[in-house]
Amino acid sequence: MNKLTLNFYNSATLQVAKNLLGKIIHFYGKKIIINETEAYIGQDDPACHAAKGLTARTEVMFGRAGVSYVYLIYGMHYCLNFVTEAENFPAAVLIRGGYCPITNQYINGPGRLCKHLGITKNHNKIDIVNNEHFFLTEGIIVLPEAIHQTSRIGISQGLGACRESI
DNA sequence: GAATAGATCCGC
DNA sequence: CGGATCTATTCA
Repeated sequence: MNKLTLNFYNSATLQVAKNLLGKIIHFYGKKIIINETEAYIGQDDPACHAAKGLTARTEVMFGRAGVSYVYLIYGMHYCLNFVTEAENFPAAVLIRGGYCPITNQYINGPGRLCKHLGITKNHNKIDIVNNEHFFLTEGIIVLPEAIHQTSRIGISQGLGACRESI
């Protein structure tokens, strides 16, 4: 199984969000097949954390693609994102749900997904292109007609059609 | 330094 | 539908 390379992430965010469906996240021996993602694109996207500009929190998104962006939300849950596109263009894809082939269970929601894998803010800013414990590989083939595109969930502004799911 | 909103989940 | 519970950002 070959890791996905920088080329995969360094591309249009909406396309990456779509391409991530069916891919496998490897995290210290655990695996998740992605079946739901959301794109957060640039400073013109009001729902994107980086819309307010460069801060200590959002600087990851301004960096190179293929890096993890993990943050704590509502004081309880971690959310896993992968940074996309070129440097100085803040964009990322939120992993909202997946399927765990080890425990045979579906995982809905970014908070539960991180809890399942054991992801915390310690795993923020990890280069997943060159890491041996945390990376992605090709997974199942997803037919384009199997992909649903809807508006994003849990946000109050920027309700674009940026959510991809199988 | 205080207030507040937030890419959520769970239990009632 | 409200509570849990922390962080980044904004305002005084």
